[in-house]
Amino acid sequence: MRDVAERAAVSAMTASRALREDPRVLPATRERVLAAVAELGYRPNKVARSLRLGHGTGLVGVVVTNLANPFYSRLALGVDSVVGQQDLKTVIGNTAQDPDRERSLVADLVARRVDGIIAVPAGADQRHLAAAAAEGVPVVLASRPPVGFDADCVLVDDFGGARAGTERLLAMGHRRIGFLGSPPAVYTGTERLRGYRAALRDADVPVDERYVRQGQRETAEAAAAAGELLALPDPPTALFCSNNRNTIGAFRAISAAATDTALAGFDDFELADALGLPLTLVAYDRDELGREAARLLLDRMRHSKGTPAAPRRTVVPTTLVEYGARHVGPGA
Amino acid sequence: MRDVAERAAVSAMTASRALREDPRVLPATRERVLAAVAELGYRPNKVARSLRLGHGTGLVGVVVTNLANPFYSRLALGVDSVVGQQDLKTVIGNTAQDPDRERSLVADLVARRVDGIIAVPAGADQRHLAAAAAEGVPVVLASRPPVGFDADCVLVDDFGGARAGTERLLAMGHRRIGFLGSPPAVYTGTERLRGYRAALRDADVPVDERYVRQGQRETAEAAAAAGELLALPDPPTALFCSNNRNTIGAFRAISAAATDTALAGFDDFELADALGLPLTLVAYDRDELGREAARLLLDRMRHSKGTPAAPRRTVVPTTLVEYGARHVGPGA
DNA sequence: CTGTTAGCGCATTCAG
DNA sequence: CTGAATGCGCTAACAG
Repeated sequence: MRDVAERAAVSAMTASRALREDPRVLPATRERVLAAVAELGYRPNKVARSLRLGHGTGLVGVVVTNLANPFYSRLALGVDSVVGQQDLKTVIGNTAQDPDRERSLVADLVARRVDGIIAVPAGADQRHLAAAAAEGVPVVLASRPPVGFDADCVLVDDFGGARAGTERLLAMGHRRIGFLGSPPAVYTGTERLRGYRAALRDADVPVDERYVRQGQRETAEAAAAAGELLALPDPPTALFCSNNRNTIGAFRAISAAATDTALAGFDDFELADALGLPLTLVAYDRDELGREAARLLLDRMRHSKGTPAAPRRTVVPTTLVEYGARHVGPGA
Repeated sequence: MRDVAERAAVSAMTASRALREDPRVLPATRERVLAAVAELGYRPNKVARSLRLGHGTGLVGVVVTNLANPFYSRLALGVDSVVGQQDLKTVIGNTAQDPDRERSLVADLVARRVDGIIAVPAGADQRHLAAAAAEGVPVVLASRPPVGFDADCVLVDDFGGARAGTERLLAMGHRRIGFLGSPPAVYTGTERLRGYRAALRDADVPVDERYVRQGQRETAEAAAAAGELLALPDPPTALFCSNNRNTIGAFRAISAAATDTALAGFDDFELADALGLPLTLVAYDRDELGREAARLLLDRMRHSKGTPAAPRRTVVPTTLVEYGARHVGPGA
């Protein structure tokens, strides 16, 4: 920058001000500086800038468990679309479900002095997030509520959506309805299980615990679990799945077993209409989840000085989507 | 950090060294420092560190056009999995196909002094990347070759894969084969079109230009374009698509038209086996693309001092995958 | 093995 | 309106 200042025949200070559009700089002076910048190809060093400012690296950290899952990539995109408008960049950290990795990722983001963190914590232990928040880094949780500390969060209506999806199966006349879900430690999964149970209870249908399978993360595991349910002596006539991984796995099991088991699940997904099976899905706006999380974060960042406002919690609503057996065209 | 040093009764310098595992520090001293760190909850400020070092923010920038496309999220994941092992973090920038956004994103990454950039440039103008490389930031291109400057890159065998896919349709006896692809400015799309043309030429089948439709980015556009081809007086009996967006769009058009048009395309995708249609896909290891790009980048970062090595180019091979009409189970 | 000096590039403070 | 001094937090380079 000194080179620029010299070339423009001003002090480094004036050059700095000119670049930050400080109104106190004479237009003519600014022009000279800008010209020098262009000629020398100078670029301000944002690292030095943030060090000096003591805050504001212009980065927002997003911590997710699996970016390959469209759910998380859309979340990240939603965040980026909002913070990008404030000239903030998104740093994405993928934990691959590893709590240690999540912990170190968050620690690293704090050490980098990111302006804020949006996280989808994998497990129940959120002390690392609590620590980050305690150090003054705004934290927003997405799709999971904070446990053990205060933070803004944006949730999906897991309970209501799952109940509505299960009610749909009940309305179709099913009484033996299975449940396939994520490991119990996953908040959304257990919340959706609660919704499933509530629907059955309200319909006076007893829950047969043999029909409840938690713990499947990927489609292969889900297909295996679904296959086991279908192989029971009195198999369920319908399945409700807590996420798209389980729904797709269940679809494969049902296809393989050649039964006409009814299927419903949480999360819409591409080509759901093309599977040649009637399918009820609990849908919601995935991008909106990220956008809302980003909005909460920006708000928190703006008011970081002064009395911290009470933590806010928003809930994204769900809708039921029905796909027909042959919605897209003729079968084989 | 001064507080830590004081608490441990050493100088700031020694504290710094202790934290960086400098072997010259007495174990007992290190213990004292570590204890002080724990008690004070101190975290080293990585911003200051990178400023001092003058390089090495520990960040790798990944610039993609659309993170919602599994292709790009997998690429990013592949990159992250490799650079993560070197304690580097991944900054993801989404350009949403906007050249201006891409330009400013790259400029920003350079201003942030990222250690390297992996980019999938959207258009043919790569001057911003050339500028970054010229400023000493290692740049690796993924799935597109550099134009107008030298850089490492990792490509997919676009030409060979498309030719093989088209040959498969020819081998099935088709002679009227349509082509659906991305806008001409997209390198992969035109390369795959070349492969398609080569296959037809080698089989002495003239290319009917009415059958060639470029310009579809999303499935809806692709479905419309495919629908137009199928509505021709002498419609193609088979379609080759240059990417998964076009393949899925074509699938929808074929389903809607209830024809038995054969379908082949570049890019494997989830549920491709469940569409109830025979389908030939040109597959390749998407994660590997990112991993290899990361490897090239790490290599380049390591040898950034000294004579720059000649640019390297690796090509990821493709394989043909066949999905049957009713692979997963019974139809409607 | 440990401490002192100096400076990375920028922006706030206070003088001109 | 512009300039000079000072320090953000950290670490190479040189003492001791």
